[in-house]
Amino acid sequence: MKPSVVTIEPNGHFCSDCAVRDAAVCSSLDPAELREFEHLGRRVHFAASGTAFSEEDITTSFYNVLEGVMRLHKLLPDGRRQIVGFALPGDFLGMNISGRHNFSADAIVAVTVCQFAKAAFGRFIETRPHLLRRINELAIRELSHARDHMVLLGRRSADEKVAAFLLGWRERLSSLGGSSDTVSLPMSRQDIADYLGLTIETVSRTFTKLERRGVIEIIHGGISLLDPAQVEALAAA
Amino acid sequence: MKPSVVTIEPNGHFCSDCAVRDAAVCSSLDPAELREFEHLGRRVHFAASGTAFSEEDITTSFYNVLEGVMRLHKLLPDGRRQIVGFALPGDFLGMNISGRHNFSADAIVAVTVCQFAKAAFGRFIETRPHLLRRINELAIRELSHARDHMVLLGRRSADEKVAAFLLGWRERLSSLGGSSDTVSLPMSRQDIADYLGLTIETVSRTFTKLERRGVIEIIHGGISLLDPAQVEALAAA
DNA sequence: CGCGCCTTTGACACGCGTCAAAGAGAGTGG
DNA sequence: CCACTCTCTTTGACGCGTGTCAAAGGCGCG
Repeated sequence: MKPSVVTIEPNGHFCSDCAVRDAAVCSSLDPAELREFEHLGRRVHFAASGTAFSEEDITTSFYNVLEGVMRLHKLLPDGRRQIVGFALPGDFLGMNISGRHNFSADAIVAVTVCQFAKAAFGRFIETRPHLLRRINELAIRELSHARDHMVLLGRRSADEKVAAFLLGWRERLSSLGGSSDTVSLPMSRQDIADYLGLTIETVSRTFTKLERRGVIEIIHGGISLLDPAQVEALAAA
Repeated sequence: MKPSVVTIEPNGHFCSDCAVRDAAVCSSLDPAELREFEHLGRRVHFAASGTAFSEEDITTSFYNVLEGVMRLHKLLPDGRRQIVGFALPGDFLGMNISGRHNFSADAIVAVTVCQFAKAAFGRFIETRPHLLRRINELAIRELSHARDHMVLLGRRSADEKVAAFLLGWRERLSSLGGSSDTVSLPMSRQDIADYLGLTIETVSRTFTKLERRGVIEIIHGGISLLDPAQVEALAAA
């Protein structure tokens, strides 16, 4: 693990300018609350492959992803890794019961987050049930994704996993920017493998197989869906 | 799927008598609130293998499990099944974003639940942020379990899956009743297989293998951990 | 007793993991 | 600008773990 290269901006940022303002946890706040909320968070940058927190760390902050892509993962004692999710702008990290993050989070590309001290955030939320409701919504949505992913991990073949991943990732990207048949994949093959419960070789072979069939095209930094309908058929719902 | 055999008790139950009162979502309510809450829920019984709801159903109720064991699962179009969890007394079901349950729930043994109409429950919670906080806690705990289970499904061998399952199930039972090295398994081998992302044959063979090694003993309706330390070693953390 | 369902056991097959090596870019220094 | 290295990806050969298919228990229930 590389040392986390972190830059903390002095200040001077406003929630009203924030790119994820309407998507993130803060969408539940009214303008007056936003001005107060502004003082709680500070922007923090992580360089690519920097670590925001590790699974055994005590939780001292919450994070709102503003920009970039993060990898959320857990390790077994012998080093086997499972990526439990990718975090994109608008995602909120740090909720837990145990007082520890139960997964590690690091930057796949350069990442900007809005960081909140746990205590101050806790105090703020105390009197804002609508913010709590918003956080609850995000948690429940995550839970639903987690259950979908369990089905993928437990019951799908390698081909289905890869096809479902490509569609799911395209879906997430399109909910951020414009939708497109060109899907950018900022994560490595190893990351994809660890997300899908496969080996890197199987992921690579499956990509190649799909390309040979003319279903996708492997391009630099991603893939292009030449035949989206076929990919959906392969994903088996 | 068998028809859901359901019995609804006329009334006459009180939260103050409730077995899960301190463990469930209602632990956040004070005595006065409990008396009001009492009128919102009604006890419903499901016979073994009865269905409480299916994944495509519109959510009209929330459920608080009072007694018994439920199986929460999702199906792929071709019939492959993944069990995403087992619900025990104290578990709260029905939270979702989409307006639909995204998994099915049915009774493994006779089950009693406390059922709440969605609208009435929503109104009640509106003015009780502490209840919302409690629900949020339960959701976050579920999410943490879901992520642990992803690691199991994606990265563990059959032996490790079975060993981890036995320990995890014992853990859950012991948090309800007294802890013991005798672990009751009310679910079928098929259920265990669908929970662990294995086939019934592999589960059966793994049980037999563990028994031959003297690590467990297969008894009627469960297993006995003869050598818990060995099981923990097999589970690989 | 006999029927039906669940579990166990066995033989075999195959998908995916493992091991190994070659290819392909990106960054660095001469 | 090219050679060199490092890392990531791709490809190939092979083997194993787990799935598949089939049949024989085992147990409850009518």
